[in-house]
Amino acid sequence: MIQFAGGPIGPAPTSHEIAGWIRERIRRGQFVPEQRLIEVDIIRATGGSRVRVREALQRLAAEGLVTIEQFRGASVRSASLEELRHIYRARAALEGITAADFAVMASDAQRARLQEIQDELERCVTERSPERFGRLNAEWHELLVEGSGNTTIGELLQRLSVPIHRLLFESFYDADRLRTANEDHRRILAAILARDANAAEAAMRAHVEAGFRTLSAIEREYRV
Amino acid sequence: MIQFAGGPIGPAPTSHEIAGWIRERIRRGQFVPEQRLIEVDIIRATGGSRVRVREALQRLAAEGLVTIEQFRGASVRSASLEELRHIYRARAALEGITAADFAVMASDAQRARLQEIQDELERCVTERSPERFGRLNAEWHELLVEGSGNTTIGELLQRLSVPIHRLLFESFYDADRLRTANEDHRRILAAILARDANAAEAAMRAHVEAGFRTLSAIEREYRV
DNA sequence: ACCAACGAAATTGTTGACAATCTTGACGAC
DNA sequence: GTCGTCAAGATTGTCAACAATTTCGTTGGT
Repeated sequence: MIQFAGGPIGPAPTSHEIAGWIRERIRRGQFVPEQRLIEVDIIRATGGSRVRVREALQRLAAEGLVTIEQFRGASVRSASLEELRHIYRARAALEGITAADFAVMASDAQRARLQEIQDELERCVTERSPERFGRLNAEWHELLVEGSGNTTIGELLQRLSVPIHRLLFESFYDADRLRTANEDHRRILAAILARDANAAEAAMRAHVEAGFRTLSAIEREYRV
Repeated sequence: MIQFAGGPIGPAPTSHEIAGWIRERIRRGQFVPEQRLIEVDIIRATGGSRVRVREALQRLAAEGLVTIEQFRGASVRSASLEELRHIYRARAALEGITAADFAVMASDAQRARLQEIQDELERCVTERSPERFGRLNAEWHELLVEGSGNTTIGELLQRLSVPIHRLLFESFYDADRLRTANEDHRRILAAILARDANAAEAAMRAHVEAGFRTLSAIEREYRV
């Protein structure tokens, strides 16, 4: 019954659900950086009580997604290019070690599934469907975390993904980026199937760092 | 004026301050895992209003430090050995990359300061002062983050450090552990001063992983 | 046309009272 | 003695009203 898809959520949502609703809107760019999050609006949109909404905003503040100022309430935090760099550096470290752990620990079913998604991703490149590529790409990375078995790293990566989600999606509209990303994926997958943890980690790091370079190009474009 | 040292904090503390107060007590083991955090007690101890205390608990729940159950309120979350392993894996990745970045980016003053702390750490080993070693060790790792210039990773590491802080401190009472930890530090420092990022990262990873092995030994002892 | 002072509206922060639920201890049946 | 039942107390959840502050439009002067 919980639907964070954008529409209102069921009656009497918990603060957790409201936080999810807001988080999803920030991800999608429906709430843009610096935008103020008015309590009453969120109450009307979600059907939650004021206390719940305030709790939800506190949670998001703890996640670093919004800032709360005295008597000015919550607003979506904007990430500087410098902060994007920091996020990507952290992601490179965490996704790298995740790939290494997957190569060693994942089950055969998970390896097979990774290959499956990879095949679909290849199709997306030739068929030019960036939205589908974006969804599958997210699934690919999530499967990697699942196979590595480390839920703590999973939470950290999820948190780090929110501020960059929209820009990432944006970047998939560039056909070149899609192709190079897919080449990276192939290299990572090959290392994983060969159970070569070191190679998998190195390839994943290179992949994340390449992602940052295209992203910073897009971001620069936006700012001007 | 803000004093998280354990005593009550100034009048009308913000939810942020209250969260810090609770976090510090969890770090020190004054609030043990599974212990319930009664709102009234925290109100009395901190002087904060009920709303603030509830907000603080929400923040800590978002950080994963406490769990909140309907009509049962907040209690300190206990970390399983499995979760400790996950935390240390994440720390290995993040501290590793931090050491590498420090080797490349840190200022000369920061390098010199790192050497200074290292010298003091050496003295602690011969003089058998584990408390002082614990404090200096924390400072050493914080300086590393500072020199790497990545505040995002700094926040993640700080968050990851809370559940293990007490056990870590415990481990420094073992003279052997102190000696091996210091040998690790020397190796890391040498790589950093030589500006060898790869060597620094590898040495740091080995250091963190060695830390987990001694920690898991202590933890096993406790459980039995 | 521009600007500052002012005030109403909007928004957030705070408080207290009350409702819902859990916890504890006493009591009695077996 | 052990177990279940019940009630009183403790604790958390919710709500509505009010206070404090910011925001924004208006007015008057130059």
